[in-house]
Amino acid sequence: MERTLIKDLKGKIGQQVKIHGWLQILRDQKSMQFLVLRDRTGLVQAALWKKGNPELAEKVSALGTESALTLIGTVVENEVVKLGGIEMQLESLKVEGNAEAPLPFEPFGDTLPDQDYRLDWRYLDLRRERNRLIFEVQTTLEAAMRAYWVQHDFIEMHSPKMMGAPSESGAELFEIKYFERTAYLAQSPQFYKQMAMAAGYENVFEIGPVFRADPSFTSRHMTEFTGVDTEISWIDDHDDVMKFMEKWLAYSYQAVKDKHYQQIKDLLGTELVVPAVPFPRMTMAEAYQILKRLDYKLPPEKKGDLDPGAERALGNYVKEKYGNDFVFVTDWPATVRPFYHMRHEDNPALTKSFDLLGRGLEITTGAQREHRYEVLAAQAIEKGLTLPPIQNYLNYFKYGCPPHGGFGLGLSRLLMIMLDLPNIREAVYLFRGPNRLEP
RNA sequence: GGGGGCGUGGUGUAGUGGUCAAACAUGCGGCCCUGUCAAGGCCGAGACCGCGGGUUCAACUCCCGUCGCUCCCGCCA
Repeated sequence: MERTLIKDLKGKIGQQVKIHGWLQILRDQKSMQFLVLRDRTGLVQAALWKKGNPELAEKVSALGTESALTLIGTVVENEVVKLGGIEMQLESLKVEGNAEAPLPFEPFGDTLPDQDYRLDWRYLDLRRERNRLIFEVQTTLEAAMRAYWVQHDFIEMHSPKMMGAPSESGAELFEIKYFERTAYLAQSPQFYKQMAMAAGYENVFEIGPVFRADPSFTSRHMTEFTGVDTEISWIDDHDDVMKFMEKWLAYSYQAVKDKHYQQIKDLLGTELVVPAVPFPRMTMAEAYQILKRLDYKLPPEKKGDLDPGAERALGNYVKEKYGNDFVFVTDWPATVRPFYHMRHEDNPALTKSFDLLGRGLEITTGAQREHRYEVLAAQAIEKGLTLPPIQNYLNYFKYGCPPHGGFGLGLSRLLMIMLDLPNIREAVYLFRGPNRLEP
């Protein structure tokens, strides 16, 4: 017999069906038993008169909640049943996996175990409907991003995650044993996607793992996360990158809204709004003026940078003033940006760079890159780097590299702000942090 | 790396010097109930209050140390 999904049972009144799922509730009474089975599409009640099948009733009595079951029975209409007005008359049962769940499940959401405990039992916590939804949304989101890139003739890259030499700063790299040498886990595909520019691929993207050996203990950091990266050739300046990015994001939001709007509202309590394009933009100088007006006190040592409180304040300001969850902050001082960000011709103290804040959280850094070998090398030296470790990278720009720029976005951070999740651990399948490598 | 908070049955909490050989909810086990539906009723098992030391006549409760978790800052996506 073929499997029927619970959402399709309404169309099978009077028929015998087979369903698979997890036992959410068992109500074992004197003469009757009621099982509530959950599959990925919903809940249904199955009923059994014990007298009619004592052997089956005994099997049912032995079940623990969250057992994995296959049920066979006849679907009947029954107005009395609060769960959809239908139920299944249980005829046979196959126990695929008996369980005694160490976690309370929905609808006991108000006594949810704490986060760390749920991470230990992640594979059970993920059974909760709202958690499944998060990854359905992620799937739709990534598919939409890819669709947009593909429509615009981007090439998908998969760059190596093991590197022979530390790039950029190097401080946040994980070292790994690589035969007789030391290798490093990639903390960004930055150099490789720029290499694709030198290779003439013009427009590329990559969705892949990124590793950061930062001992950060916050609700928005991970030591391994999924980076969403794009690089675009023949741009005039960083605004071209921003123009691409906002359309690409709005398109992806729209795809999520089309498919999951109601469920996101019902299960997560979040009203998904597709951001209006273009996103508000402000230069760092303008951001500082706004912060001053808002009376936000930025610590003096930040010198041209923002701190998380300032980002939240700007996010709120833009939301109120423009009704947008997103804002580009542009033209960051060279002192707080990496050496490969291009500087403004008329003001070399400022870079042609941007951050994208979503609901006051930094989710993206982007820039036009410096593609002129001599200038790039000079900027590296100015930042205190020595050239030999980055010579391979620098060489990309010796043989005719087009002007280009791009951005890197944290997938889980985007999901976090899109769904208004309180912690990035909710937005990632398996969390990796300084103190967590399991499960 | 710096700072704050927390650590009590399986889970979530209450208790903040003696009345706590620890309470409540939920889960679990048993019994009762011919249709339940966040079922209900009765009974029961389950924590020496993270660990070590100290103060005190007396510590779950105060102090010190330690471990764990968590949040914020730094760093970033």
